[in-house]
Amino acid sequence: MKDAGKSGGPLRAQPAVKRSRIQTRNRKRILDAALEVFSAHGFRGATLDQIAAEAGLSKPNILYYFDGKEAIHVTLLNQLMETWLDPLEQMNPAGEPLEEIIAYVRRKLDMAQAYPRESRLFANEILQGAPRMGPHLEKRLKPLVDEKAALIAGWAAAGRIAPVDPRHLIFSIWATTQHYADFEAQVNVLMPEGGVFPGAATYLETMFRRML
Amino acid sequence: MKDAGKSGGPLRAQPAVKRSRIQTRNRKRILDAALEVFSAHGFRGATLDQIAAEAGLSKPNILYYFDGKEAIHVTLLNQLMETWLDPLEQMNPAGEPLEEIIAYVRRKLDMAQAYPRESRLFANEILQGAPRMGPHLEKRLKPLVDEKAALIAGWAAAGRIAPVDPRHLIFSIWATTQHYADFEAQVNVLMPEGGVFPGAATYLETMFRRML
DNA sequence: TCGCTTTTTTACCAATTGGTAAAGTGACGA
DNA sequence: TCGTCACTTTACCAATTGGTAAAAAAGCGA
Repeated sequence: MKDAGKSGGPLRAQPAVKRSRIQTRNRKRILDAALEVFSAHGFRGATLDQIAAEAGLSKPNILYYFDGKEAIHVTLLNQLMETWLDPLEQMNPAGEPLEEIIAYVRRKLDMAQAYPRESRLFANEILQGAPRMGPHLEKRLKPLVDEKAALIAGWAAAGRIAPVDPRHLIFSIWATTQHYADFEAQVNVLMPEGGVFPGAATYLETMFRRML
Repeated sequence: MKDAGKSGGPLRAQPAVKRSRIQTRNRKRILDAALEVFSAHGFRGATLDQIAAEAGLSKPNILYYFDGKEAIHVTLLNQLMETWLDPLEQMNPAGEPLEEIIAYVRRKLDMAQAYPRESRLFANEILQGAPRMGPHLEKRLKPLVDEKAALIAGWAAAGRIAPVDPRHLIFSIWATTQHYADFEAQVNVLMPEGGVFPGAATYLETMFRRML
């Protein structure tokens, strides 16, 4: 549909426009507030008033910095995609296969712990059919997954890890690690009080080690 | 807060009121339409107009059958909880441990395939902090999980399966199976066209067998 | 300090949305 | 045939929500 991007490529993270100190600060405030609200209520569930209150700015002031609710959401998603891809990108073809995969699991779990809001923002978007991220998934995520899946398949073919379907392996890593962020409300009910992440780290490392 | 339940216990699935044929039919239509809409857009993202259109009824007519938007949502969630718990309840203490767990994975994956909307409805609710399900989780889910966690812990202590934290094991089963329903939009982008479920079934069975 | 630009506020909208009142329609037993 | 009760529609609201116009207030370089 409408791409609305003027020029400079549809996937640019930040346009090359110079921003004043105030703009930098307020855009950051808005994006942080929006992350809080969108991740907790989803796109339609979030209101500009909530974001404005959270950011400590008036609603029209927010619309002075962003073209609209959707623009804020898209900006967040674009920024997030890079952060999200990073742990997988770091998987090193020259490394020891099993350790590379375990380290990836570890990084993913650390991200779920450090950035639960980002994880939930992402989950909300995908859950609802990725209406604002479809192209992004195709252009950024898919090539990376294809690359790393081939890498893992190579490792398996060489007998350096047990045979696995690399894509399902990746899915299971995503699912198990992000679960602790996305389903936090449920986890908190079911796990005796206290940090679940140490236990999760031990469990997941054991699980993937035994499997591979 | 307000329970709004008159009598008969707060967790009754269907009140003992007799319903006419028309009521039975239209309530079913509404709930099915609501499942479609809520699972795709979340609670706030869904509108009564959408549900009405999907159900082929007028908005006021829908409000003749249900007390409001929230009542429809709560009804769905309550019904769903039973269906959702069922596969875990079937885990048999007298069975062969490994096979019982694998069979549970299998049932869970089958449910993700057969009822993706239900899975997404549930995921939406938990993602947003389970605002309408907290008590339900405490009263229905937690006792069951406690029971089955103890069962699995017993199996592990007896050396009949490899040692594992039973709760994290359960989380990983939920996460990996539901992933195929909840993140369907992403999975579809990343997996070569065609049914992913057969491959998922093979992968997950291998994974949990190797681990235990 | 002046004058210009950037930022913020105030006062509004129009559309959407959950919900209601009340009139209308239809089925069915007496 | 009529009355009654279950169901459905029509016509509305009041509140919320994304967004705008324009005036007011800061900043800020010269």
